[in-house]
Amino acid sequence: MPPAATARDKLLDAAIGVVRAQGYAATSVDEICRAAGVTKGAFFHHFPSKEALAIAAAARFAATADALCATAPYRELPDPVDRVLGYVAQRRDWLRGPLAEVTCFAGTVVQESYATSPALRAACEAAICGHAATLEADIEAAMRARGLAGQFTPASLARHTQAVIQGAFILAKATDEVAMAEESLDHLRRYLELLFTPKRKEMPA
Amino acid sequence: MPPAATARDKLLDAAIGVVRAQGYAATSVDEICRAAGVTKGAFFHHFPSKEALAIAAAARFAATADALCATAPYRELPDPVDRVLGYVAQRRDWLRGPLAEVTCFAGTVVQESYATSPALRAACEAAICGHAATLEADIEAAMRARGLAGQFTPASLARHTQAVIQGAFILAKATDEVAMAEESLDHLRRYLELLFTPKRKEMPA
DNA sequence: CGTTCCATACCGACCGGTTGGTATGCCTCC
DNA sequence: GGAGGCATACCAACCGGTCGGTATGGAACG
Repeated sequence: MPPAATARDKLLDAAIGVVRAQGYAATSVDEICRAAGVTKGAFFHHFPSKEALAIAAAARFAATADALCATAPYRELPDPVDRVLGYVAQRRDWLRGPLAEVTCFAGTVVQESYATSPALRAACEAAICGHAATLEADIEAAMRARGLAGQFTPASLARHTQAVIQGAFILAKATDEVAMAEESLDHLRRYLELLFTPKRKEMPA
Repeated sequence: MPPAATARDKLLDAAIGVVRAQGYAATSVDEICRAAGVTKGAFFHHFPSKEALAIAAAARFAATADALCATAPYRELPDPVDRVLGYVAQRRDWLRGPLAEVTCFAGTVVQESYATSPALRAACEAAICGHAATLEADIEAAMRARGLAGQFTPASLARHTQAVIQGAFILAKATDEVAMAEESLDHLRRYLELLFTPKRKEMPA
């Protein structure tokens, strides 16, 4: 994404960046304006409140993430199992760079707002669960292909992948080591492989 | 835990409760004092800053959680695999009650402080990774018992369980449904069963 | 074509209230 | 009597949000 032209987009991008690093409540409107190179007047011209900005930012963040996944190469793989594993591999690849640039805006914000701002909570739910839903068709096809129907729902496994990713971010933040997130994604990949590989060989003696 | 006697403990317990519901930055010192039934003077008598209170609260939270696990019945199971699965089952059982009373203080706080307060981040790391470490011996024994050595480290699987739990909390907060957390813990249990059951039967035709 | 008119985009000083933190003194219990 | 344990009163900085005002540009009208 090239630097956004309009003040509105600059504010959204700045908010996503700063909030991912500092959290929602700890980020002031002035700080977002400074990061966006825009005045406070412009802020409240485009958004009625800080909360409204956050809601719009969650939608923008989700749209960007969904678009990135929709055009990624793993989407072309013929086997749905490979597409599911390809998604996890892609998410693992994206773990390069500073922590604040790889973590999830919605996951960060919802922790601080779920009990105090229903609208913001709902926007974060839409971002996370909407993204999970883009996996559901592949998971369902993979389960059918491997005869796994009935053990659990495709939706629940799709949401579980998001839960693991969110949890991986927390471990990474706590340890200040992106490697901790990679570790968890490796376990997630192993889980999916065990699920979608109907029979494991005995270990060679 | 009975209502704490000293003002210091009342402040710690109140902080854990309020912060789990609202987040760290969004919770004011006055609010914590009100919840604890204590004045601001008492607060700054016992803690030099809000940050210091949070660090002490993280340690208290971790100590409580560790103690709860150390005395839980699943600890008496003879098979280390059963103890590992028992831990996950126990954590799933604890998911009853309001969201703010079952989630993790350290996981909530670290999201807002990892980049701005090194000391607080380290305290949350100690809480989460210290708790993970209590699982490590059982996981290592379980891996040895099932011939899984070398595929991954016991420490990484221990941390992964914590990541899944943290991620489950985020999904639950986003959807306002504790059931979403249960769902993820069920997938975690399935992963551990697949790992520690060396050979799966074919599905009956 | 020129002028009027109005909507949109944006500016930055300002406001009341809240924030984390301080200064000081009382009151109990050794 | 003095040393912790707490309450009251207070402060400067900062917060989200408001407000009067300006710049610009396109449509309407003559």
